[in-house]
Amino acid sequence: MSKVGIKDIAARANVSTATVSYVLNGTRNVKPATKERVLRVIEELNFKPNAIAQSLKNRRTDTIGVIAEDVTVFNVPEIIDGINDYADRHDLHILLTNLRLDKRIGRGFDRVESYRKHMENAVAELQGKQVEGIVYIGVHPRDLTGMIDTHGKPIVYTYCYTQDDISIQYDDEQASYDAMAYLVKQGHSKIAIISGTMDSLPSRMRFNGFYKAVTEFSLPFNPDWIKMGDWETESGFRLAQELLSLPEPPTAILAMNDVMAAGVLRAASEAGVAVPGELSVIGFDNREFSGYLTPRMTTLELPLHEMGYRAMDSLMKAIRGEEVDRNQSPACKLILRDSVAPPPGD
Amino acid sequence: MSKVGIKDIAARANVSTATVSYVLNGTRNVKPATKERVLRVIEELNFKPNAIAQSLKNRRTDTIGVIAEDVTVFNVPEIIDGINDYADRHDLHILLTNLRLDKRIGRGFDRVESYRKHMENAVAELQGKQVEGIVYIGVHPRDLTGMIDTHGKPIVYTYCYTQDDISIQYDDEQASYDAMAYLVKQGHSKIAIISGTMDSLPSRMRFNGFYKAVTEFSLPFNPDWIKMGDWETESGFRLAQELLSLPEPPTAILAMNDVMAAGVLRAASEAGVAVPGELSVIGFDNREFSGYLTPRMTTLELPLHEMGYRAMDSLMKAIRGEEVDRNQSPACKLILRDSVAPPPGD
DNA sequence: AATATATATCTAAACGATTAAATTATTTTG
DNA sequence: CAAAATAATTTAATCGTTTAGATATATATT
Repeated sequence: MSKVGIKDIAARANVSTATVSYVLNGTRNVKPATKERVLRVIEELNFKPNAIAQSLKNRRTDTIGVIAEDVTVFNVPEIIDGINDYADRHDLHILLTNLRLDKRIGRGFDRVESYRKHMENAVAELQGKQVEGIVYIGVHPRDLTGMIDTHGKPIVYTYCYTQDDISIQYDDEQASYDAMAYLVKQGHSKIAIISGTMDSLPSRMRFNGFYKAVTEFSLPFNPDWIKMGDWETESGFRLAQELLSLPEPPTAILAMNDVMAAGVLRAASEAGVAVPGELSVIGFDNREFSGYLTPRMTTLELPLHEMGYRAMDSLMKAIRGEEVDRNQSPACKLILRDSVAPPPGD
Repeated sequence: MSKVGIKDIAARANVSTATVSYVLNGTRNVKPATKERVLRVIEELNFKPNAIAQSLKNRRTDTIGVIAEDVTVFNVPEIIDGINDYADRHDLHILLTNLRLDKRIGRGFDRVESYRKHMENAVAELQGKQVEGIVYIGVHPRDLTGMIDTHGKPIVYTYCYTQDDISIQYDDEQASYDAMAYLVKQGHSKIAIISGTMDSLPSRMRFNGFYKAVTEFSLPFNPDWIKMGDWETESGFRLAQELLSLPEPPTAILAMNDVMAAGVLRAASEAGVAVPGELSVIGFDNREFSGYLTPRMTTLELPLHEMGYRAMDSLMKAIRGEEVDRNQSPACKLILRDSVAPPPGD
């Protein structure tokens, strides 16, 4: 089953390889009869042009490299789906590199060198494969801007902010502001927040959104209502307990992710505080489980598909040398479910 | 910034391209001094060999194609992670095709033709790109075996059973048998099952495992304890209500996925039936949320990473023409949490 | 020192397509 | 109907590597 090539077609159809190429690409006129004959032979031998050879000659691979820190992180597949959606519509191929960072080097920046090594290696491999550009999906680069040298190959970062490169990240600040505005509209004013770790930029930006709403709506600002969590469900549980046992407890809690919000729900349940009757809760991420919780949880949905899609769009523009909007921030969407109601006695 | 090639290196190092190639690949002896010189120039110009050209000459791309029906389906990323793990260790690249079937053609087989078209198209593209083999991730092929002609290109199916091809799917029957054995060991004998839709092969196999345990452990067989669900949480909720209001209710329920099991938990909670005190529940899939439910749910973890890894291993064997175990079934693992206890009064 | 042997390097032909430029076939035109 | 114009096809170089086989250079052997 030695592969059939353009030469075989040419021979069997009694034409030159050039002619075959012309019928394949329609780059020149070829007599209908000849075309017919060539096409028939192509069909007969089930000929598919060798894209590798084409790429070599055309110096275009129509392939873009995607580097993901870890594809098993909950929001990554949806971003990849967006990337794929774009790729599909534009006849592009995706060469996927999964750094598997979490599995390899643990969390945090204690192994920056290791991260850099893996990253540089991944970029080099993709360069070798002649990808036309790279989409990066992950959180690390935001604190390490300039660390990665792609040697002029266009790259778009997504799911993180960068200063000097093109990046697409949803609007954290606006999102938490929107959540706050919704709570205020429901009549709340005593609103607590449970943040993620403050070394995280999204955490700080979400806090900005919270604070912006506090000032803009002239809400009472009580330091006891500001709690710092660590993204894990236990911290949501524990901090909610603290909030609920305050002399003046809040009537609503905004948690910076659904995982912590789930902890809040459990704390409320154990304390006999009805959600949403006595306490409203809003999460962040619209994780699948948030719809299975009791009550079904109101939360912020991230525009993941759009991020992937836009990342590709920006990348292709950059490749073509067009001007690109460097820091796009598609909006999150508040998903209204059953964990928010007006405050008691409202 | 015109790409630097082996010719540039050769010129600048005063050697022929052949010599450069030899130092690059170590395929022939080259004088240490020359080698040194060439290497320095390579470093200087940051030369990376063009893998496309190499592939053309060597007739090897070291690339395998992965076709996923939908990367956003919960268990797919973990399989991809396994594939990637293998690829990493063996210096292979992954060309990812996401059919996005669910998004495009809806569920079910009402659009078989459309599925086939997409699939054939995907295979053709990958053929063109000269992948050395294909891993398929999805459920569709099992009922359509033989429908896809890869023209001799090795393919391994995963996450589904096939008859005529190499496939890797976890052992559904053994898994539900294991869950049953565990319940029996805890002292249960009145065990109900909530299945998925019965047009699904995994559903039927899980039922086989259940039934095998019933006979092997001589459990009472009560037709009322056999319920057919539709994989969705509402059906778990509703069927659990029916089970709990039976004159002789079961002391344990095995649900064929975590989503339905979550519904069972909710039904128990609403009916004031304590889990695990009065009712034990086991789910299937070890979805992330199953750890956030109250009580944390005992469930079966699927060997997804291993499936991906093994799929690659089998594929590479097939590519090399070695003998391959055609239908591997790695085992699921029972994750013990808090939703199972001995039956009341035991 | 002349020859044989081993080592290092180079020349040039691939790999499978595309595409200018050249050639050949066909049609138009006066 | 021959010349000119146009259309169809072919020739051969090219993309950036690898690699037989040829050649040059160094080392060993007598």
